Amino acid sequence: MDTRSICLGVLSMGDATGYEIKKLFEDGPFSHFYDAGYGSIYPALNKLLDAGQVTCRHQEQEGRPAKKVYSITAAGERDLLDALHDDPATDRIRSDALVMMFFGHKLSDDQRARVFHKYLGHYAKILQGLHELDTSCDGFGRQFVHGFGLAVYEAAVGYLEEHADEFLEGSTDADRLPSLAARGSS
Amino acid sequence: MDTRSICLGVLSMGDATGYEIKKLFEDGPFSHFYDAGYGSIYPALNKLLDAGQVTCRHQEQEGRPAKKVYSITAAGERDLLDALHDDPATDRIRSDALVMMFFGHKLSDDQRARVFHKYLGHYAKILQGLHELDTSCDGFGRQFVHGFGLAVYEAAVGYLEEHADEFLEGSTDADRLPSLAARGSS
DNA sequence: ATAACCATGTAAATGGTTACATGATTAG
DNA sequence: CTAATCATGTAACCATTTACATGGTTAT
Repeated sequence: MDTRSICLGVLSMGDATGYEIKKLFEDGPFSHFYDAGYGSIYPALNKLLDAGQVTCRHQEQEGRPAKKVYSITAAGERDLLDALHDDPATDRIRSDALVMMFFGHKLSDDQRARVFHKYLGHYAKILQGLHELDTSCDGFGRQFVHGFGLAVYEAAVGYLEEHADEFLEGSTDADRLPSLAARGSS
Repeated sequence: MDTRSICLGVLSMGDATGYEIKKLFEDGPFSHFYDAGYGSIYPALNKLLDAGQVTCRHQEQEGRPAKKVYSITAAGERDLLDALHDDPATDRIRSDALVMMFFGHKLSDDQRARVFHKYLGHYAKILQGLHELDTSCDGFGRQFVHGFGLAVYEAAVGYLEEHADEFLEGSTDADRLPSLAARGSS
C-alpha cells in the first residue's frame, strides 16, 4: 500500500484536491497512522490520472489559486479493493525522539527538555485533533480506527505528562526522596 | 537520524554484530519505536567502518558461521552525541493495517478477520517482549522509554481486544442488542 | 523431513524527502 | 508588516525494501 492507494481511499470518500488530502493526513482522521508530503501526493495523483483511476477537473477561484479536483473512477474503485485485500505490511514506526530519549543520559539538559516538549506537544496536538473529529455519522471502520487512535494517544500523552519530571530531572529514584517515600512503608 | 546513528547508539551500549542489532530492533528494547532490516544494517555498519566510527573484529565459531563484532570508537561516540543533539524529526508512522480497517466496510469478512488478527497478534507479541525486558538496572532514559512503550502498547492491545467483536461483526450498534442494553437504564 | 536459527552481504528497484519555484490573500 | 493559508508541481538526492546468494546446525 503506497501513497497512490491511500489517495484512492481518500477519494472513495469524496472528491478532493491534493492540498485537501494533505490536510487529512495532518489534522484529519488519518493523522495518527499515516503521513505524506506534497512531494508524494502530487506525483501519486498524476500517476493515478495516467492510469485512469481518477479524473480531474480544473476549478478556477476568485482571489485564490486554481484547484484541481480529483474524482475516483470505476477502475479506481476496483484497484482500491484489490489493494485493500493485499496482505498488510507490519506497521512502520520510526521515532527519532524516542531514540534520543532512550539515550537521555547522553543529552544536555537543554536538548533533553527540547526533545521532550516537542514530543509531548506533537502527541497532544494529534490527540486534540482526534477529539475534535465527529465520527458519529461514520461507518464502523472509521469509528473503530478513531477509537483506537484516541485510546493509544491518550495513553501516550498521559504517560508523558505523568512521567515528565522523572525524565527531565534525569532520575528514576523518586523513592529515595524522603518526602515521597512515605507510601513505601506500611 | 538514520540507521547509521542508531547502530552507533546500540554499539555505545556494548559490542555487537549486525545480526544481534537486528534482534534488538525485533524483540529488544527498540522493538516498539524502530525497525530496520539487514539490507539497512549491514551497509550502515560498513559505512561506519569506512568512516572510522567503529572497528570490527572477526570471530570464528564452531558449528556456526563466523561473526563480525563491531565496537564503537571515540570518533563514533562524538558523532553519536552530535546526532543526538539534532532536531528530532516527527515520528514516522505508517500503518497499512489501520488503513485497511479504516475502510473495513469495503473488506470481505475473511480479509477483515485476517487483518485484525494479524494486527492484534503483532501488537501482543511486541507487548509481551516489552514485559519480558528487565530494565531495573538501566538508566532513566531506557526505563522511561520502556515505560512509554508498555503504556502505549497496553492501551493498543486493550482496545483491540475490547472492540474485536464490534469490528469483526461490522457493527457499532451494540446498544441495540437487548441483552447488553440493560446498563444504559438506571 | 522441515522449519527455524545462525550469519553475512549485494544490486536493483522502489519510494520518499527536501529544496526549489511561484504568487495572491488574509489574519494578527 | 509578517506569518500563515491557499495551491501546485519538479528534480535531485537519499534511504529502504526486496530479491538474490550461501550454507551448516538444531529443534520439532
